[in-house]
Amino acid sequence: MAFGVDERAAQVLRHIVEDYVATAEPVGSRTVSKKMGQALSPATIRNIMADLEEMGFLAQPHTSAGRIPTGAGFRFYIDHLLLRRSLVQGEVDRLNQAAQEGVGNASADELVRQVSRLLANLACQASVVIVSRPDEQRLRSVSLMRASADKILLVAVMQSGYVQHRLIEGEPDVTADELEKINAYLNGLAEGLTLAALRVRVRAELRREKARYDRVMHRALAMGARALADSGPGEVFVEGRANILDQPEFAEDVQRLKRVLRAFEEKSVIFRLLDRAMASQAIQVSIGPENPVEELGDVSVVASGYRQGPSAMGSIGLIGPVRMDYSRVIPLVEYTANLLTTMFGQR
Amino acid sequence: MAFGVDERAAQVLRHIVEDYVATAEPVGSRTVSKKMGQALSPATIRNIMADLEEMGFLAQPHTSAGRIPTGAGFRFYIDHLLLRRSLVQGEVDRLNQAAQEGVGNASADELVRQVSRLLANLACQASVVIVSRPDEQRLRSVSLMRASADKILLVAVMQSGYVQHRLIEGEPDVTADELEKINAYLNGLAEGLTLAALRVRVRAELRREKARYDRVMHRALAMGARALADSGPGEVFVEGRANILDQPEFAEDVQRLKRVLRAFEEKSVIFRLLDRAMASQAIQVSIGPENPVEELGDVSVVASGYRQGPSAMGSIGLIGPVRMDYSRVIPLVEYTANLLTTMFGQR
DNA sequence: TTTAGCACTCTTCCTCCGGGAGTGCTAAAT
DNA sequence: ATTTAGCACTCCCGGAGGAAGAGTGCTAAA
Repeated sequence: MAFGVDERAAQVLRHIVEDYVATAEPVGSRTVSKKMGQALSPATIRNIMADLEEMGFLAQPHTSAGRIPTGAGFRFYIDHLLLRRSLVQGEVDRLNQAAQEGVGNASADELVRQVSRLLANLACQASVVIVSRPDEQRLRSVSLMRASADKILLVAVMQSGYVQHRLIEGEPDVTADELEKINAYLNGLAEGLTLAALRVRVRAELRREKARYDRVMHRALAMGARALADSGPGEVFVEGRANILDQPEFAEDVQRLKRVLRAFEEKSVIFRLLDRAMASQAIQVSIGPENPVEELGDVSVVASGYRQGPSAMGSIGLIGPVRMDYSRVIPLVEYTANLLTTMFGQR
Repeated sequence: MAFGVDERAAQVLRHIVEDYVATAEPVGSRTVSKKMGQALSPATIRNIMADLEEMGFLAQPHTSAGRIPTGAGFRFYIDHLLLRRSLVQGEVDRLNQAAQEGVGNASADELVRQVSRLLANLACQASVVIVSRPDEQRLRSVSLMRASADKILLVAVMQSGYVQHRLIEGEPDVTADELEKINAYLNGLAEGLTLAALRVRVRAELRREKARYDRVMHRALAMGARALADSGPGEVFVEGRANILDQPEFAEDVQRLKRVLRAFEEKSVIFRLLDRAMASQAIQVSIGPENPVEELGDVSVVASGYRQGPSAMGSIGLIGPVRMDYSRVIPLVEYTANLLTTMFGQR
């Protein structure tokens, strides 16, 4: 066992974490002793607890209350002690079903949000999703459409089913006919490329076309280049906020509830966390005090990326109070992310 | 003054409402007497208050606390006593600016949500928006795009700038070329019609085309008819939930906070309320207990429709605890809705 | 009809106190 | 050298009791 935590201490820590997760109350030495089958007396447990506290894994709300795990305590538990609870079949079924429904008749966005909502309810936490900037995704088709007298809308459908819009300003005098031609031309270029690759491609073509003079093509490329220039900052969806309201720790402590709810609004920080999970393609757990900003000090984020084939599509996860049942939540998030990856594989 | 409420009683009610809105505390006779310039003694005020309570406009949390307005009290205040506070220039400026920015470089959706977010912050309430089913909106252009091996995406851009997707299943063997032709044909039909009208038009064409045999056209129409058949249930966006967290009435009463937050999740009920505001094209105020479901018993919704030219586009408003400053909030919502209408008029 | 006066009601905020939970320490037991 | 029993101590929690304050309703006088 790492960090000078011997096996016995680790088991004590495990029981404290699990009891605290279940009850939201500080855990005393007597309780732990019982849970461990009386193999050790409360007094011994107390000694171990004192050690664990010294190492920073436990804290006491006040003298003569039990101990509660600190952020570091949860971290150690997750990294070294977690026994993954296997998912209940019913949960798996419901997730699969939601995904099947979604894949049939919804856009990629809808599919993801539907699954996310269900995940939130199953885990009794809020759920959180990001969709990656589509720069990395492969295109299925593109279309330029007249949006107003002087604006054109570029619609790009990714192979994942994700749909992306970009508004191009100041193109008053392109005719419908020309738009059609441009569409055909762009589609020829685009299919199978990523948006980023298309951007490069379009720029190259643009240079080449400068020589021969073809007004329409030049237009097409210039517009394309413009539309592809910027990529949005990405969005965060939070679903199922209400799921956390019944946690017992909020019954008296309004302040904490407010802090957690405010944390849900920290979209840009949440985005960074999920983005990291997406990049690593492994499940990521950020525990309260580990988070980069103070505002998220009371919440944990458990997230995992999902892909289409080899390319990252986004990240899905849960956000809620630090005291969450990681043994249940981590497999759940993992399964859900894999499910999305499977679903997108079928597209 | 209606309902047997004489002028004096009305003024008393007004002061009670306003004081309660400002302080979140029950209001006593002494306070009212002072506010009214000592014209009436506290004892007299007490008599009037007893009358108002009998009429159902006031309530006492317990004997010997002051009075607080009931739902009916707020209703009477809004209908008969409200002195609209004129907007602060700074607020107007910020709204205008947000709208100008949005109209320039964002889709209709984005524009509306941006304005909504700002509205929420200005009012210190949560804001809420719906976008109407686009059936009633006029089309600018449509495009069919290949979305996957056996699916096609219909993208419709409305004259408002609002973009609508419909997924059509089971069209594996339409070629890119055919799609282009179909696009051209549909666009010819569609421009300037509403989706509903297009639906009718397409069905008519479909009957006519049955006679002469043109495979592509028939395809186009069949697909069009299918895509247009259903119209989604409409969406509700809630922004700025965190704005209400600091209301003093929540400092001790967690239950009430939870109820209000849960109310924010009652999307379908909120939708109905906003839809009503959209239909009536006048500002609508729904006060707590008036609401159709118990879950919204603690919140008020203030909403107003916005249009593009003559056709309803959606509805925007605020949702928050019943105790809100209607004299400020109502003009604010009204202004915002008009602003959106103006913005969409420029499209 | 209004108002001053007054008794009454309730909440709120102290403080005090006992019970209980849990600890840390020490000394004995293994 | 560990483990454990015993014990004193600390701190939270809940209830009791009481004083202060706010506000009311009623009555009788202006």
